[in-house]
Amino acid sequence: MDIKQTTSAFAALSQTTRLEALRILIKSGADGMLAGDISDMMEVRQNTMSANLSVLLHAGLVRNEREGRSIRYYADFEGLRGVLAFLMEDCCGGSPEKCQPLINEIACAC
Amino acid sequence: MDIKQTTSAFAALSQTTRLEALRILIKSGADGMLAGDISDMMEVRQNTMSANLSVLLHAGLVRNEREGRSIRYYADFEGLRGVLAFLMEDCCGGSPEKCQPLINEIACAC
DNA sequence: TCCATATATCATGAATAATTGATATATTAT
DNA sequence: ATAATATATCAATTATTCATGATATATGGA
Repeated sequence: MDIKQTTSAFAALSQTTRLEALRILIKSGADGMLAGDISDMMEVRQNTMSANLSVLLHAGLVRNEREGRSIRYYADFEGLRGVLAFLMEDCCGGSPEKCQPLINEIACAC
Repeated sequence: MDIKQTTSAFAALSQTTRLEALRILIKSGADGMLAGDISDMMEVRQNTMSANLSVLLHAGLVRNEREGRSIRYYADFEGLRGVLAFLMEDCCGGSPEKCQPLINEIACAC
């Protein structure tokens, strides 16, 4: 993970349609969602959604997989992990006690 | 935390100078750093750095505090927590097992 | 008070990115 | 083979964002 990949990932998340799409895919987890179902659910035009999913894909935040005529998209948790790891690199050096609240929040109720 | 605040935070992180500045502040932890020292270290012009720090500030990712003639900036770990929480909301509903690697990465070596 | 230091703001031109209509590609069914 | 469905790509317009030079504000020292 380098600075270019990381800024491109954050740029991908800096726009409402894409952030919501990724949140939907994060909620969908391993089930993923079909591209068309995402655009229907979000009431976004087909080509706009396609372009935005493409940005998320190239940023390494989602994966996809053809399924008949449709294409199913999934959140890429591994890519997300890499981005956050780059951001938080060496955070503990300065102030270990600051990390815990962050961890707790991400941890949710697993 | 809402969608507007979150996209603005990610937009703030989508640019090299700002992402590196925040990474430096995350490493500095509770010590923070003076604005001028950040721009010197990064070899960025004073006004460019000021504008970029201002973006991070309004995005809720850093705090600042006057210190004589200088201004000291700190990473805002609470703001960061909120952004990540919004992104990961309900992630566990879909696929609990995906959360752990993310958590581990953020956790670093505290 | 006057000057130096530290940072912020303003205006502008250059580069990037976003949405859209139109069209292309890929898959499946008849 | 033709048509229908699902998604992607293209071209063009509009909108945002960035770095910069110039200048303003705030603090501390002489």
